[in-house]
Amino acid sequence: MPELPEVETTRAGIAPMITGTHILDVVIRTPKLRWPIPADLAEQLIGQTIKSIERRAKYLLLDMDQGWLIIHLGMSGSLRLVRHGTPNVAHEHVDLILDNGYLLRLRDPRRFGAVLWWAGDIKQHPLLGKLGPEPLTENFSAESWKKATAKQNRAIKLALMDQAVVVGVGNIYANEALFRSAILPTRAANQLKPQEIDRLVKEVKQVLTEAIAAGGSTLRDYVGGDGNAGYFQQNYWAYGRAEEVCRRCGGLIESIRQGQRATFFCRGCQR
DNA sequence: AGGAAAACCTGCGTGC
DNA sequence: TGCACGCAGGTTTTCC
Repeated sequence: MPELPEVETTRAGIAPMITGTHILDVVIRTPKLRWPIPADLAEQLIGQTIKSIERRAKYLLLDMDQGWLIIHLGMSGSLRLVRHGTPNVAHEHVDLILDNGYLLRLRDPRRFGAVLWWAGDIKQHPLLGKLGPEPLTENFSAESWKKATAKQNRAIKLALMDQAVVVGVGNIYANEALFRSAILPTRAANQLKPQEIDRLVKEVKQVLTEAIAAGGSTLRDYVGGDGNAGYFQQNYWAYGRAEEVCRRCGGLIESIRQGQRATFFCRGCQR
């Protein structure tokens, strides 16, 4: 689920319910995520107020009285608000029990996600230090792209997914942005014409904005209920469509592997 | 020093 | 039906 649109949709979905609440308790069922959950997390968090919830790249950042709770959803993570006492099922590793009758529950089958505590200035955190510009701000531009990729002859799709070049773009939206930009994913990153760079920057912003507006690729339901399949998947031009007919030109969508990830493209539409 | 591959996990679909 | 295999929305760490 989680590329930038899904993380942002999660943030916006839970923000109204958690902002201003206090942590009553913390339940850790599985401390072993990508890194161990700090053993003293409950001790650290109990009694603190969640002042706000922010996002940087694909990280969710809960601004607390004494520091920041950092949550990453990895490949399979999701967060949902359920009422106190709701029985947990498999892979629901962490609960933050809030003082409004709800608890914030992290589910993550593959456990590539992370829950970390940071008592200092969030900008100093090592995980956030090497991140590139946010794609939906003016910090991500043709200029920032040129500067980051000027010496890179690796494939453009790899550069697009590199969080040091631009954050938030994962495999789905990299494929989609390149299709929309009419650029082959195998082109060298530093060989794009100025016109193509402009197009790519524009289409990255566009596809992410559309996906957020659609509630990401999962439904905008973070309170109770089930996590249903989402809306944006209907709009894929390339991702997951190997051997299917191109919706634009009628040719066949091809698939290859780049950097151990699946790439989808249309040879007729992308150059 | 840059770039590719391995590593961390579980679940699901496919094919024998 | 069972089992082996490949693949999945990410990113740090390790290896050339």
